[in-house]
Amino acid sequence: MNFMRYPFQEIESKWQSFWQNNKIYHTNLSNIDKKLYTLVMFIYPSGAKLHCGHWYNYGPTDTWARYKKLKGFNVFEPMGYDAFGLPAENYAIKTGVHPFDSTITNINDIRQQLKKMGCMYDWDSELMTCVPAYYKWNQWLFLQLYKKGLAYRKNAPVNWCPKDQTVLANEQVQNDGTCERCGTLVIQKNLTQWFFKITDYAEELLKGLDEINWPEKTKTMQRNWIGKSTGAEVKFKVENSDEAITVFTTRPDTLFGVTYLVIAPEHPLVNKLTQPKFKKDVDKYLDSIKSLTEIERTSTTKEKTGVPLGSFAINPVNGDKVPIWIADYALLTYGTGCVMAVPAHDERDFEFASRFNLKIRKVILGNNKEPDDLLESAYTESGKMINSGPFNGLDSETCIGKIIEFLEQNNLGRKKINFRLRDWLISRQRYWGTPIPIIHCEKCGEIPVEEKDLPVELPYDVEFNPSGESPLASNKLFMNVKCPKCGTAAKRDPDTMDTFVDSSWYYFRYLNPNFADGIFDKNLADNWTPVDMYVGGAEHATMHLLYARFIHKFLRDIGFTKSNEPFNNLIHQGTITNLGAKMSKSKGNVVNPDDLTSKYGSDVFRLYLMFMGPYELGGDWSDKGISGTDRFVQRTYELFNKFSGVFLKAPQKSNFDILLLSIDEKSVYRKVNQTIKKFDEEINNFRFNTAIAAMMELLNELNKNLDKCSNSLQSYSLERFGIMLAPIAPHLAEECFEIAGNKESIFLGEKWFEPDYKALIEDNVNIAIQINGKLRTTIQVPLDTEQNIVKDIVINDEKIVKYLDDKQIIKEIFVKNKIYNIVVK
RNA sequence: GCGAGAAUGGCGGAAUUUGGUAGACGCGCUAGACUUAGGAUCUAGUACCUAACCGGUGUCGGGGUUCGAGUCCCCGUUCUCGCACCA
Repeated sequence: MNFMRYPFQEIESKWQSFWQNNKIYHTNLSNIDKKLYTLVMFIYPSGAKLHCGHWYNYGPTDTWARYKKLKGFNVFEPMGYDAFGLPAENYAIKTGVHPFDSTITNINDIRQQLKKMGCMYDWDSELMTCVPAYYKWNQWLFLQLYKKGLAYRKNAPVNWCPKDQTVLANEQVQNDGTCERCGTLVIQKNLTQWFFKITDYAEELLKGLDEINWPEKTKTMQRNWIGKSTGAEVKFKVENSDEAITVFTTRPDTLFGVTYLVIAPEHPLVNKLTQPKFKKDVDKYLDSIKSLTEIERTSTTKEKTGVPLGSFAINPVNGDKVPIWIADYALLTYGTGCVMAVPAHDERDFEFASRFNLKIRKVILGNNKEPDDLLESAYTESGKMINSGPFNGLDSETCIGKIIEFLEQNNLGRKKINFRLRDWLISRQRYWGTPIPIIHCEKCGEIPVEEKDLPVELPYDVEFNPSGESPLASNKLFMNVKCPKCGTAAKRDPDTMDTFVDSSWYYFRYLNPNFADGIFDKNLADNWTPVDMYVGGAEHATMHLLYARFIHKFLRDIGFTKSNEPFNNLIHQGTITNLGAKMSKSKGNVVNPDDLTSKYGSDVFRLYLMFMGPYELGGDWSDKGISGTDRFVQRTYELFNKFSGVFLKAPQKSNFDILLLSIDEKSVYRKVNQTIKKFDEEINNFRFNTAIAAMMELLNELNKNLDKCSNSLQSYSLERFGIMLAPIAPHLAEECFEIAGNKESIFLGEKWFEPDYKALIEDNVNIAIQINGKLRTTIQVPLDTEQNIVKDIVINDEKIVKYLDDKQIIKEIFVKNKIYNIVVK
């Protein structure tokens, strides 16, 4: 054993306290020159503490932030706690420990763990959402939305989790109809709930996606979620009735092909339009629907069901009398809840009509088709109009506009854009969240709390019995207030806000979490937002990332920020699974990072997470390769010890003339500069695995040849190696630099090296020699050797000669410095 | 069902931007050195077939374009992710 092992425990805590004591990472926010706001999604402080997924999110992102800092950017990288939420409350129900107490305990533990990671978080900017100083501004935000009519209450069927005893947003219900948090089957319930009117921003949320540098996949998901579709609303009169049915369609060109109408079973018109003779069957059908779960009902594989109501509607364009049905494939929550069915040109309608023997009428003809051809499936493309009165013979595409025009002129319908996006349901019947600042007065109705009376503080003493009502409802001290308007006895709103409200604007608050004069410091926000780089899980694609964009635009509209979008660049780290499943306590497959950091240290663990593979990919956990990055650290430490004090021995040189170097020196010099170029490109694009591979290659070269170099080249090489090491293994790099003779922290200012481009090019290159495209040998020649010289060497090469004997050369392909291919016959 | 992406040694993964020596880097494995010892360290080797050389084969399978294909095109298989009656 030549050197002692790298004593990571001692060295990591040494540099961590050095950084902390010297406030190395405090960002001067008044300096906006080359400002760079790097943000990771803040942490939910659960009892499970930091796990590998957090490390995978935070470690590599911190590497990127440090790299940018060394390149001269004024980097702001904060960390905080998304501290409200259900799990803390569920924990309280189970154990009796108050959510506030458990959350604060968890935060204190997590803060210690975070500090041990050695990230450059600006701890002066730390925030948590569960304190009045923060959630007061959720309430303020609510009031601003309320003023503009963007926060409102309505009775609506909502997703209800019977286990968590609260409502869920659509996004929080998984594909199989279960609760995202606990996996319980979600039911539908009619409740009066608070909503934020995100739909007012649908169009802008869609358009804004074109301005931001986000993963295409995430943008597509948001586009689909917003779900814009253009079409028309058409009014169908009901025969022998004053009622009318309005449908939404994206295909007004098929209007002449309507053979029946479908309305959603829950639609209020159902009762009115059901003819007495049909009532029994309709009731039976409605019953059968109720017993189905949401998944069963909306499953695409299930056969469509439905019954007729006995009423008929009149097609406004041709006067056709068509039957009205109810069917489970019509959704109350989209469009008008009513569908005009065109079986000939819609797959769902075709399937339904075939099953119930309803009429099918063709109105669009595809190329090379005859009107009498048998229709085997719905024809959904465009084509020539038939059976469509005045529109016959025209192209269906152009008829969309013409028919809308016709409808509008005759007051039968209008152009209409529909969005799939629904308003954001923000109230939760739970305790551990931001109280909704509304007072309900019997006389005056719904009265907002005045801004000067904020915050409405969350009381500490409550009963945590899951009753379906917010625990706040049973706290008389909290609930009973005087109406701000008339002064009589009134009650507070007992619900709390969805925690996604907290995370919709936290990136503003980080800039000054103690700011008392407003939701955030507007001057700082103007200088520092939007966030330049945001890193977090892809699971937030249609929730947090959409809500934050909405709130950002709203804040802009009320004059609080100038930008249109909160996050200019977005990267999703991949998911680390274990044994094929996402790590979770309930599955018992959580890998505890402490076991690894206590064995190898933070730097080794961080390096390993980055080295495992592409950052966006994640992967299944295995610690098999961690000894590789451990060895890298050990050998680096050994190398610097071998050359301790080298910075003091030799004068600093910025470049060398490569022609004056020895062969070994040249090799070292070239590799150092090639690595700088490669490393820079890779880290900049979050390709940590290949960046580290390049560093390993450089280390191998230095171990081989550095002792054969001059003192000044040794100094040159180790200085550059150490600077590149700093973002990927910060503690180690600081220590190594100190060993080499550096006096102060690496991270004090700009410190990056440009490669010496003259040194990047090799003197000699290997050229692949191919016969008929097959590799036969390689030869080494000086750079830029011309074809005739290469040919001279090749045709005399013993490995090649035998392939050329008795053969005729038909063609030669020569690519300088790459290949020489001879085609023979 | 629809849409997007992917498939490379025993393993994680490079190379795909621009078609030009496939397997960088690391793990693991094999042999050797040092050692009281080695689960430490160092050196060498490591895609597969062939005893070895020569040679041949090889980037999911099948076809194609090209002097040349992991890379481009077509067909298929498998996997991952997203959407899932949105009229």
